[in-house]
Amino acid sequence: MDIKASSELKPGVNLPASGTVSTINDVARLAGVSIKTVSRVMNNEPNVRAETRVKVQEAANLLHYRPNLLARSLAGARSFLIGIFYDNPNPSYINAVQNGAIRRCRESSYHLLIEPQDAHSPDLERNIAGLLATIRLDGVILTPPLCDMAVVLHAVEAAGVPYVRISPFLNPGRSPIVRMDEARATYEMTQHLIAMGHRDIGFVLGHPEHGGTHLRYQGFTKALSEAGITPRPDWVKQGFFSYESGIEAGKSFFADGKPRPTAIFSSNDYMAFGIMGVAQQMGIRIPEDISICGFDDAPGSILIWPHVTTIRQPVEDIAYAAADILLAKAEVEDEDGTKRDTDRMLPFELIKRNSVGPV
Amino acid sequence: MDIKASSELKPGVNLPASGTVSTINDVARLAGVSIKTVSRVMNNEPNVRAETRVKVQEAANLLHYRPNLLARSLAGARSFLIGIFYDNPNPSYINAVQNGAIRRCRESSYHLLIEPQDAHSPDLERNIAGLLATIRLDGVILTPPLCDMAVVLHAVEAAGVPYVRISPFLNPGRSPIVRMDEARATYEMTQHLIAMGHRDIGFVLGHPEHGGTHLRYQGFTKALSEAGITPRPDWVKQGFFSYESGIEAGKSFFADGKPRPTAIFSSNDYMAFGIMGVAQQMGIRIPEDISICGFDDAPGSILIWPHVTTIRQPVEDIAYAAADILLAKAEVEDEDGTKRDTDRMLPFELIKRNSVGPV
DNA sequence: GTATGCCCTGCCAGCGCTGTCAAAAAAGCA
DNA sequence: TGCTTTTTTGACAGCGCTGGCAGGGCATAC
Repeated sequence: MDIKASSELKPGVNLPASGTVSTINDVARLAGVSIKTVSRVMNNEPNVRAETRVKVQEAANLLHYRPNLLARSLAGARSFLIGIFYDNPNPSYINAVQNGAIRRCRESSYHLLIEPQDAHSPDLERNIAGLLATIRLDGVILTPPLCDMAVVLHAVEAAGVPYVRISPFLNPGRSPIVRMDEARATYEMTQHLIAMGHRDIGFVLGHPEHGGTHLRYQGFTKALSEAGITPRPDWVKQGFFSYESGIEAGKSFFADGKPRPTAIFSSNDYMAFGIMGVAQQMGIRIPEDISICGFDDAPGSILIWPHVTTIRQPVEDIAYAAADILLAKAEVEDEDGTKRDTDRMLPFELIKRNSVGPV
Repeated sequence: MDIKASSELKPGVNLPASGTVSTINDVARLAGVSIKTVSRVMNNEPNVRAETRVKVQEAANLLHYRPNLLARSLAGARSFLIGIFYDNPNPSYINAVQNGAIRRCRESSYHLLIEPQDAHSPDLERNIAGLLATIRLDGVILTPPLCDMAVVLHAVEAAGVPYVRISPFLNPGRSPIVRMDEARATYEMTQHLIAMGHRDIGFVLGHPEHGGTHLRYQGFTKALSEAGITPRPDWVKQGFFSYESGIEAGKSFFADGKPRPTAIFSSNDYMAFGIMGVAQQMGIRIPEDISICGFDDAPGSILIWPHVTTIRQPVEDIAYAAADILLAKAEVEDEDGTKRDTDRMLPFELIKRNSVGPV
């Protein structure tokens, strides 16, 4: 076979049939160097002569060589795999997290293993420990609610696997964290309502065991008190982030004869959908009779009419940042950059649509 | 350390500190057998004396031994990894597919690698080929639209990796397939509309390049003609599966002065949402003035009011079945079961909610 | 008694690659 | 030029496990 490459590759070596997997050995032989040198080139290690590097790369291209991930993992210190653990019923959230993490993984030729877990399983800790013993992951991303569970943190720490938590509520400082300023988001949204002339504002709380719930309420009350408005306790309803609990809250707000607020801030979009459904059936117009806003920018918020004014979390970017922290571990830390990496806060976006109007 | 186990384990072997990973070697030493015997026990291979088996299992438990997946993969023929390729913007669909596949994977201690791909990338084939060369997957699941792309099939076949396609449109018989009877689903839904007294029924087509589009329309026309109804061509609108195209279709149906159908069958839920939004804004009541049904049972279909009558695809079960075909490969084929595995058809569910009513 | 076969077990090689270390080549220096 | 230092390269030993095989023990058959 005639090889036209510029450098002098070893002749007489068979080129691969289509679909054949070539090994580092094949490349070494073609390039006329040792396996180790090929390894160096493939890993971008220094101390390889430029000329040699080119020769090896040509051979690798010719053979369509791709290093075997398994073998690399076994021999080396890295597995080129990171995992993401979650127990979250919200597909669009999970999807965004996965996409963000994968985007970062691809930049470093890493792969993502998804590991949904049952947060209520008594075997949770054992499952995670077993998994981490079976596959030596280079890092793990933890999302709510797992990121706030002691057994989960313990299992991951015991395995000695680096991890990053997304939007955790408990144990700040225990690990690197990526999140969004939820309190500030509700604060600004509340200011927006006030700017539209609303002073009678109701609030629907999220699930009490979920960290975001408290932060979101904090921002709400802060904006209120800064505007000199005293919140009415009977206009703060307990919800659980579900559509159904939104319906309950809506019924409670719109019960006959009771005075009702001119705006309702729902701690997430699903509950807002529920409230809006109740309003619609009772002939209460949105936003003419009442303004309603949500949180999360769930996919449904532009499906429903009117479209819902809400807060968009940059979920994908958050996950990207989480993966970035994990994968950048080996890189040099710049003088003042160390701190930044342990707690990244990403910006939110207030999305004004049609469900909020002036008083 | 005092070992109380019933069988005579070798004394004097250090038990592991918490968080330590023990290897097959440790187990072999503790149990007083060779590495190979431990391997046999861990893989449930025959020809191990019951007594020996127990001894090994005790040692493994004591040491919290978990076989190293990477090493197993490298030495053996299997990687214990399957992959799923997709390019689908619908998070709830992807989530369901992932969950179904993972459920089956866990039954065989397999893991799932997710690989979103850009169907329009010119590098698609190269990306897939490279990926499959890097990680030797034991199987691959392909979802629409990738499962109908020649370059994708070619890349997977060239790598010699077994694959299963979910709901493909093209090339039946080229690989095992799992799907749902979409034509039958629209057929039955149409019959349902007819049973409610509707004879003037509009239809919104899906994206012309998507396989399901044609099948769904087939079922619709079949039911119509069986009922002696001639469909009006001007009541069949082209849509593209998007919310926006639903809005367009709705505007077209509800244009002033034109006669309109008493029911509209939308090829998916998102378009139905769009149609319903238009109706709502024009004061057309659902289902009193017009009935509307969709397809897919998208999460939004119970968020919107009225809730949408639709078809539920057992997406998770379909993915479970796809993974099952891949993982069951090594198992014996029963006398007549071979054929069954190459094309599994799962049942759909017609979900009657409030968006469809009698004429 | 010896031969035949089966069951159980262990030895050895090696999967494809990286880490370590030493040797060889090149470069720097007096 | 001859020496030291640095850069570049390769030999070798595994990573933890499985596949192939051979060997030992034991039961059955002749």
